[in-house]
Amino acid sequence: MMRRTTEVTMGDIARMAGVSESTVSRALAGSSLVAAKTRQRISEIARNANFSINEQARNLALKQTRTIEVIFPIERGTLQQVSDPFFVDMLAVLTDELGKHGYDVLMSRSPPWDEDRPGCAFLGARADGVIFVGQGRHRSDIRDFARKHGKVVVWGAVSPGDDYCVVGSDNVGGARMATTHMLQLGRKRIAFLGDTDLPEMRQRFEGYCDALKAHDLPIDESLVIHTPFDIEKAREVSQPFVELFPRFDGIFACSDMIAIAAIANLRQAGIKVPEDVSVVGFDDIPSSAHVSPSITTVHQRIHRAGMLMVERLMGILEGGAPEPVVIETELIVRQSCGAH
Amino acid sequence: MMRRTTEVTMGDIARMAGVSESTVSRALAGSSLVAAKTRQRISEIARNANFSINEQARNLALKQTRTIEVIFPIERGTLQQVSDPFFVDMLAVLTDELGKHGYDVLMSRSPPWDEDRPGCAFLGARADGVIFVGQGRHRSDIRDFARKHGKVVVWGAVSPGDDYCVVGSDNVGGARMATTHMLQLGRKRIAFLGDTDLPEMRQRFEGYCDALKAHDLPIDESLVIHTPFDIEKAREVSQPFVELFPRFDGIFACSDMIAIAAIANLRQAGIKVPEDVSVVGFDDIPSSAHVSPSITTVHQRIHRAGMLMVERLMGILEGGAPEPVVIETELIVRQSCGAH
DNA sequence: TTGTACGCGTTATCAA
DNA sequence: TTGATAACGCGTACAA
Repeated sequence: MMRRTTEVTMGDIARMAGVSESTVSRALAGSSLVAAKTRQRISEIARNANFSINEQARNLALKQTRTIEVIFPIERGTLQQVSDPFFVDMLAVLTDELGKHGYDVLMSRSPPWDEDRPGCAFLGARADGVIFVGQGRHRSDIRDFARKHGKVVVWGAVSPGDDYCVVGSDNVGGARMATTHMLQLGRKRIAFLGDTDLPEMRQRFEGYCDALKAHDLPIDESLVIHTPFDIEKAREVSQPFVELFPRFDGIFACSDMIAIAAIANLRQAGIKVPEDVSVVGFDDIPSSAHVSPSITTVHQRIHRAGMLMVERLMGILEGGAPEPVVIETELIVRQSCGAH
Repeated sequence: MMRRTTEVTMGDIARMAGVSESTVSRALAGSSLVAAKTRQRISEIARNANFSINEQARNLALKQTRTIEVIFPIERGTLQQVSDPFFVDMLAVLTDELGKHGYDVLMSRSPPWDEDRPGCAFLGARADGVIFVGQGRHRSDIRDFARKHGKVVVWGAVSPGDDYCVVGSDNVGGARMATTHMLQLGRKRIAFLGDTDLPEMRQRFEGYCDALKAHDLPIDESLVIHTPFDIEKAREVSQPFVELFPRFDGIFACSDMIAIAAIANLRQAGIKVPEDVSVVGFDDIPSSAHVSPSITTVHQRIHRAGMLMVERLMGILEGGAPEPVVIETELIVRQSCGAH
């Protein structure tokens, strides 16, 4: 992985082995053009000389990078707050899956469109493709970028009009299940906690509305609370909301983090979950099974998602134009809804 | 970031501007050797032609990569379980800080020593330096690697004998504070939950022992429970442990995740936290403030840690040999210990 | 089966 | 102030 201070090159190996560089190149690539015996000898010498190929030079010659840029459009400065375990899991899957295809992962937090690189103001060719993990507030930027550069796969809300490849959970269906579940438990006045400016959350809001409509219930705007993703702020925002009790008897939270924050505030106000209020979250982060009360939530199939994204990106790199995918979600019933 | 299908090169720009490639190169690098007027004109042309420099070729010529490899020695296949928010935060800080110095981050889960790369079996020179986020069970591997390649900074347990640069929290001090705190609250029989095979956890165990000794209390081996990091397994392991109650009245958990798992098991068994048992965790993950009861824990200064690691790595790249750092920890008192 | 010669896109050295 | 020319380390037609 690392450059040694005194780099040994193919030329060195060639000299040691008394052959040409080309032969070394072929031998190390496992080409059948080179005699098995020669190949073995060269491999041996290379190993002993502690030779490691210079990927940079190799890639330059091959006109490839064997690298995929993974971009998490996470707001800057929100350390200790964006800590959604979702990201680690996704990153782990992507790293593994891309690795299987021989690709490295280049991390990025600054999207390609803010061109404030040090030195020169131009974009560099550092990756063969890009994966955006989340569209956030940058939907149109991403669309422009995708149009321009092609090799892009995006995690997020899948919409009919997308002209680039998006992979995402069935947010609408998941939210509908969650809300319907509480309605079936007899809850009537269900609040929505989330940030409807984000497309993914917008879809969850739609599912929430669907469920209410299907039960002939009106949407009470005063129970739709614009709650940020970040757990600290979520707690702040849901603080005054709690005082609306008993105007609500159920909460659909757009994420488990928000659910955890809301429950903390409810308990502090002496309101019992799930006795007084049912709560359902979204994501199924590990903690959600282990906090008390454990959280009923909508499970996102992250592993499958990561695999599909990589599979699709590979398809694009091979010249295909894979279809977007909506991944089904699943309701995990635990304690916070009061079903048990 | 991405390679365009038809790449425009410096040669193209040179031709358009009617100058040589060298001049273009200098102009774009902002060299004062080139006439201000020429430089302006070339910049203009490059911008219009939508030119982006090929970092690969540039780096090859410069004999650098402007990339740091960040390795998370996370066990494979432990998806949905390693989801420690700690990692996201650390990754975010590292990405930002390295970015400030003009470095990209290359993610990795497979350490350099398992040489099972596809294609050829040799390591590639892909990065100017390596940051290991955690030593895990690979301490000797890391030491070998560091000796061989030099440009390495490691996050983890700082020990006197280290011959490479380690940055880590004051695990001993943190654990001592945590344990002492419970002792001062009148707890006498404090259990330890953690994996003492990992050097970081080993240090926390030492701090735990220190505190007990300082209070003339013996170390009850039956209350030292080998608990894995992973929250699912932590819950399994701490299940039978709970039955030992009332042989213990306090728990020092090596991580907040373990603390959360243990509290869930205690509650399920009808044991109250903090009334019956005090619990203190480690890490101060965001959830720990928002679960109920909120968790008293030892805060790790992740932001500072990331900054220091990058600062030190930069020092090494410039030929220095920076000292290891131990970062002080802080006890955050919340509900689970029973102080309030 | 192996070697020669050139190209990948950029930077650096030396002249001019 | 600018322009040839030679690296940088490797892959690959083409020739041998």
